[in-house]
Parts: sequence; C-alpha cells; structure tokens
Amino acid sequence: MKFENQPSYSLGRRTLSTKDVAPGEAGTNVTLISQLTLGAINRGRVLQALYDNGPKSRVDLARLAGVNRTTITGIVQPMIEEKLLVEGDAAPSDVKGGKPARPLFFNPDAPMLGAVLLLPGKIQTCLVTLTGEIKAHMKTEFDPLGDRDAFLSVMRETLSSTLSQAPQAPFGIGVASAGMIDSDNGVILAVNLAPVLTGLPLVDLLQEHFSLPVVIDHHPRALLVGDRWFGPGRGLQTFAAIYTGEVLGGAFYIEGKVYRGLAGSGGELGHSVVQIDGEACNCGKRGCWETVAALPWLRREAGRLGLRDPGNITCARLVKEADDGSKAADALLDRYTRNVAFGIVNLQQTLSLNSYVLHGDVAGGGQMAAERVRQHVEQLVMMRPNQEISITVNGIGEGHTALRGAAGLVLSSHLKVVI
Amino acid sequence: MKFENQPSYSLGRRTLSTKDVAPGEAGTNVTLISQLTLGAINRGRVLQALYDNGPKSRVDLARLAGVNRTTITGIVQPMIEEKLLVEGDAAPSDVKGGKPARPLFFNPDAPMLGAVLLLPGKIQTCLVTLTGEIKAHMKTEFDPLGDRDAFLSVMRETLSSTLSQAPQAPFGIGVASAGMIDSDNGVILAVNLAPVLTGLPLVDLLQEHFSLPVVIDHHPRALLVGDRWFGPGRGLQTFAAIYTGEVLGGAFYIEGKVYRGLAGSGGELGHSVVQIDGEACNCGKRGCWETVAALPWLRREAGRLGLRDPGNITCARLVKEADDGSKAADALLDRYTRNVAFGIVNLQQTLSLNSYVLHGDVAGGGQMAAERVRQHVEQLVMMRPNQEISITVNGIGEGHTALRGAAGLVLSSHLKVVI
DNA sequence: ATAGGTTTGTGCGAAGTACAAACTAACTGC
DNA sequence: GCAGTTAGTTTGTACTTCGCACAAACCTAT
Repeated sequence: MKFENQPSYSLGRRTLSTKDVAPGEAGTNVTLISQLTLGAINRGRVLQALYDNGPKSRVDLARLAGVNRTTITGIVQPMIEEKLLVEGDAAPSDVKGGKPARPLFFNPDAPMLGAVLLLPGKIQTCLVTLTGEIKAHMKTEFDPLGDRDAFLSVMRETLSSTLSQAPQAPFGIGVASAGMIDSDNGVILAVNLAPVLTGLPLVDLLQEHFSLPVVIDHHPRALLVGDRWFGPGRGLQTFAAIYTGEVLGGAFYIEGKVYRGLAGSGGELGHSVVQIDGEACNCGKRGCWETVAALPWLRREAGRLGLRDPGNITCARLVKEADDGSKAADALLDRYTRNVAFGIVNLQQTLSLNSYVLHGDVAGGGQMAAERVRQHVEQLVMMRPNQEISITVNGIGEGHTALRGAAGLVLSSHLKVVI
Repeated sequence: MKFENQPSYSLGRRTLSTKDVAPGEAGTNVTLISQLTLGAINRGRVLQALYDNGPKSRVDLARLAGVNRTTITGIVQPMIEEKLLVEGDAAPSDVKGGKPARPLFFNPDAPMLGAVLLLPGKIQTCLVTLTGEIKAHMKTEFDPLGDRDAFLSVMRETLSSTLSQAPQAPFGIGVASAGMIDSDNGVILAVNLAPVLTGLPLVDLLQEHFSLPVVIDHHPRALLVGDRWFGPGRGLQTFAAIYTGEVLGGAFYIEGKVYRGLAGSGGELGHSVVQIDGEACNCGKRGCWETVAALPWLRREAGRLGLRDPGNITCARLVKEADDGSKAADALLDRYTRNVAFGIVNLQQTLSLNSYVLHGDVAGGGQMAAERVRQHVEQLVMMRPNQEISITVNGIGEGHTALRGAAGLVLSSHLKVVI
C-alpha cells in the first residue's frame, strides 16, 4: 500500500527545495540559522502555541509569542489556505467594543497521523487528528517468541487496515515501542519480553512499505509527548513522564524540547541504582530502581504480608483496600509509593524539573497514590525556597496517551513542530 | 570603582536598540526568532565554532557552519573592525595552489573577563582573556562564620584590585560559588560550610559596585564551562562535569547548551540516593551518593582499615600507595572508585551523555583513577551496541578551570556566545 | 618570464523574513 | 449617526543569507 497524494511535510511552508535541509544536516557541530530554517522554526512555534493554549486569535497568538500581529498573519494565512488551520466563528469577546476576534485552530479535516503502540505481544494502531482525536482504533496480538515474518505480516496488515480508513494520506506514522530503542536509526534494539523484536529495523521496513515518514521512540517518550500534547503536560516547558508497571521508564521534556540522549537512549531510569548491592535485577545488576518500585516487587511483598490474591495486586486495589481500612494494605502502599518516590527524588536532584506525570500501575491508584508519592518526594528531596513539586497522573484511556504521543512524535520529528 | 568606557555587550553587533530584548523577554512560553535575534544567535555560533576548533579561516568556518562564505565574511568583518577578532598570518596551506587562508581568532588584546571563585573561606579572582589565558590572579581568605560586611569588603577589595589591572573595561564578571545557587536571580541560597554567604544577593551587589554585567553559577557548572571552553570538553556537544571532594556535584552540557534546571538548580547530584535507608548524610537524609563517594567516607574507611594518616587521605595518595604495592590501598581505591561510579551510572541511565570529566579529589588520582571509575561504570550500566563511555580528568591547575569557567559564564549569559 | 589553474575573500543584487505605520473592518455605547 | 475600541490587512523598510561574478594571491608547467 502506497500513498500517492502525500501532503507536503512542511505544515504550511510554501516552497520545499532540496537545499532546504542542507544547512541543518551539514554534519558538523555548529550550524547557523538560515533565512529558510528561521521561517520553519517560527511556523512550528506558532503551531506549538496553538497546541499549548487551544484556539486563539491572531492577536492573542502575537501576544503569546511576543511578536507583531502582522507577523502572525503572514505565518498563519498560508496555513489556512492549505486547510491546515481553520478560522472559527467570531467569539463574543469579554471586552466591550471592537471587532470580534476569529479564533484559529487545527482543521479537523486536515490529514491525520498514523500511530502504533507496540507492547510485548500486543499491537495497537489508530489514526490521530491534529485536534488530538483518536480514530480507527485497532488491536491485534502477536507471538512475542515467534517468527519475525509472522510479526511483520500482522503488523503490516493491522496498520494498513487502519491507515486505509483515512480520507487522505496521513502526514506520517509514529511508533511507540516497549524496550530499548535506537530512535536515531529507527531500530528496536531489544525488548526483554518480546525477543522477536530484537534488532528489528522497523522504521525502514514501514517507510518502504507505506511510503510515508516513520518515526519510532520508546514507550515512555511517547507518553511524554502524549502528556505534552493534550494531557497534564500541556503548555509546560519542563516536566517528566514516569511509567511504572512490570518495568520502569521515564522521559523528559526540557526547556521546550523532548530530551533524547545519544541515539535516543536517555530515560532508562528503571536501571538506575537506588540500593548498592541490593536485590538482583532482570538486567543482571543489583539494586536497580526497578527491583523495588515495579510490580514484581509489589506482588512479592503482598504475598509475604499475606494480602489477598497477591499475584494480581495493583496500586489501584491497594488504594481501595487501604481506603476500606486495611492497615496492611495501607502500610504496603506507603512503602510502594516511597520506593517510587526515590526514583523521582534522584531525577529531581539531577535535573530539577519540578513536574512529574505518572503512568502505568501507580497512575491506576489515582490522585490519592500520586499525593502519597509527592509527600515522600518532598520529604526526601532537598527543597529550595518557594519550590513546589507537582505530581499528577494520566492513567486513563488505556494506551490512548501513548498513541497520541506516537502521533505527536511525527509532528515533532518530521514536521518541525515542537511538541 | 566604576568603568566608564564599557564595551558593547554584543560582541560585534552593530546596533543595539532597546527593543532588541523585548521579543525574547516577552515572558511567555513560546517566542519567535526575530531578524535581530537571528543575527545575534548566528554571530554567537560563529564564535563558538572558533572556540571549538581553534583559529580557522573564513572558508573553514563556512564549511564548519554549513553556510556560504559570504555569510561568514559579513559576520566576521565587523568583529575584526571592533578588534574582537584578529586575522593571523597567512598559514602555509596543505593544498597545492591557491590564495593562502588567513586564520581568524580572538584578539588577545580585546577586553577581558573578570572571574571569581568562591569556596568556603577562600576567594580567588582573576582576569581571563578571550583566548583563555589567566591574568592578575589573586587569592584571599574570609571568615566563613564571620560578618557579612567583612566578607563583602574583602570581596570588593580583591576584585577591584584584580580588575584594575585590565587595560580596558572587561566585558563582565563571572562568579563561581560553592553551595546552592539561584543563578536566575543571582543569589547564593546556602553554603553549608560558609554560613556568612547564606542568602547573599551577590550579583546585584557586584553589579552595582562595578557597573558591569555579573553572573553567578554554582561551582560544578563553572567547571563544566571551563572544560567546554579550553578543557577536555572542548568541541563536545554533550558531556557532564563531576566534582568530588568534601561534597559531590555535577553539571551537564546537553546538545550544545549548559543545562540549568529551574532557577539553576539542576546537578545537585550529591544528594541523589544510591542506598535507600543508608548512612545519614549532612543534609538530614539517608543514603545520599555523598555519603559513600566523598572524602569523609574515604577518611573513615581509611581509618577503619588502618591506613597511614587517614585524616589526610586523598585519591592521589591512594593511587600512589596502591601502585607501591599496598593491597589495602588498592582495595580501598577499588571500593572508592566503584562508589563514585554509581553516581555516574545513574546519570548515564538517565541522560545517556557518554562523556564525563572528573574534577576534585578523584581527578587528583589522574587517568589511573579515571580508568578504574570507567571500568566500574561499564560493569554497572546497561551498555548499548557500539556505545563507548569516556571518563577523563581535569584536575590540574588548582582552580584555573573553575576561573576560566566563571569567565565563560559571562560570555554565554550576557554576550549570547554559546559555550 | 609567462600562461593557466586553484583557492581565498569581497561586492552586489535577489529572495525571504519580521517589523512599523497606516489603513479597513466590525462591533459597542451614547 | 458618530466616536471609541479592537481585529486584521496592506504597504514599505530593515535585516539576513545566498548565489554569482570578480579580484587577489598562490602553485605548476611550459
């Protein structure tokens, strides 16, 4: 399946010369900003301001970006003509007189984004509109220990069937995958619980098959982008997303950009050490954060304490049982959230981000669990005057945040929209 | 002491309107790049390319920056006229024919930078040329428990006497200080070992007294900038500087920029936790990295093991004694470097920087100690294919790196030169 | 000595971008 | 109907980078 009528990947840029990428891709350490890249950057930033603040008039955008109204008009007009943005109805303004403002926002009928969420044994695909809506959601399964060709066949079929529901060619495809990902080269390096994926150059394979731009990143980073786009991280310039479950991971949004270490390897927090010579971890080392703050630890401790059905214990159940008066559940919840807090403490001491969004098991415990984590963090971190640490959850929607994030990756990587 | 003939703070920008800062300082989250800021940014990047690569011709700079030769000429010419840069003698080129290239570099006679290093009880001041040379170096002492006015008087006098040796007004003054610093507001929040400095708004005080731009940052960040400018971090786009001694600290250079957390609080690594419920730390918590990888730990363990003069043990001595055949010293060195490694491992898992420069006590142990640390890190971290972790030392010069770094802070903050 | 080739560096005009001032459009209140 | 206010557009200006043509300065071959 190939798309013929591909949209320009420039989201509103009028011309697209081959030379355009040359300055940035010169392969050196220092690059100057040319006149062309300047325009692309500013166009991206206007779009980001729209994402951050919702529908806004030209004047509001000018105020938000600190530039002249005429500049915004110049940037926005071609995007309206390309049907990327639409002008809403004149909103009744709160001021007395004057011409009413026409809010601008993304056109729901603009090309969509393809999104894939790849977890051990499970594939989810969908289309995401530029307004953040999820369409044509599909779920399939694959054998994590099986044959690579079988996996690829399932993958292609599912994605193809989802993408074919788009009225026009999507801007691109974003993939969020569990495991260790080389996002620079588009390769899945290793997924402990799904060996079939090891070493898979998924980006090249999908790019070839669908003739669309494809990006991949690891699961926590997609959650981060999902949070940033239409979740609790919306509008924030600096925050972290933390995933807890069978494994632990994290990703950071720093000074308006998604942080990727070299070859996209930052954020593998699960194997940072919080207990020198502590318990053995899956990774072969000892005392990793994952050994004390992930579900296997929780199950083991629940069993040791004689809690009901320890093999299926979750933070959500723990909160409920503690709420119902179980002292044992309450005590375990306290230890669990404290252990989770240590990882956040180390992040806070290192990067001082101040805002954290929890996903996965702890997020299932809701704001109650988040508040417990926050209290432990405040006790364990070196606080500064006037500093406040915010911890929220974004656990609802069963993969929706990750799928939105995967879609958002396309915007940020291929379309120069900073999300 | 006030300077009258202040240089333009723009390093080669020709006009400086008041409106110039307005767009950037609009106080919002998204800002567009204007035509004026574009020029400033590109000028700064050309200078960075010069720092990174040493004297280079216009053609070389154009190649390095991926831009047209004429662009470089346009940027560089005003700087030569302002006597910021100088054209060197035509160097014999390695190619056969052609007009010989004229290398450009910083004018040694351009205005210098004032630098201050503030450690508990000790003040160092100097002037730093744009070519990284240290001049008019002075050292004085103050009572860390004494009177604030007494400290300020010593401070002013020392700095005044250093600055007066400059033939023309310096570009500004950079201060590197131990302790917890709010670099955004220019305030020393707390220095455990020098309470007299607590809450001191040093930037405002010095700015008022000397009528020069002043910046402050914490000690590890100055080391980082010093490394980046004329040390082992030169030309790197991503690396960390780690300081070990009585306390532990670190700072990061990420994707071409010095990383500062909110209010400049990132990098307080000493109090990240590597041993949940471990030994008590000065900060009131338990199991901080500082409790197992700083000098107090080393002294205590040396005493426990019966090593000679444990109160004055250093990594340097440990290396020497291990080299001379002491099994006990060798074993302790191994544990010490392993404990240091844990902090680097956590950093690597989190940010994946791959390059680390050690300062302070461990750096005193030379490349030998660094290699031990590196080996431990490689054993403790989750390595990726083709990944290499580099650990170097920059321990020589007794404060010179920090002083250079303090000077470099001025370049990067007030002159928009990205170092 | 001279001609041809090569590389470095400099004017000049073109194209692209943001900004400022003046203008039109649309609404409120008297 | 008119003044006042806010939103958005038109027009001209300033600034920046780029491509082309050209001069300057060197080497090599004849």
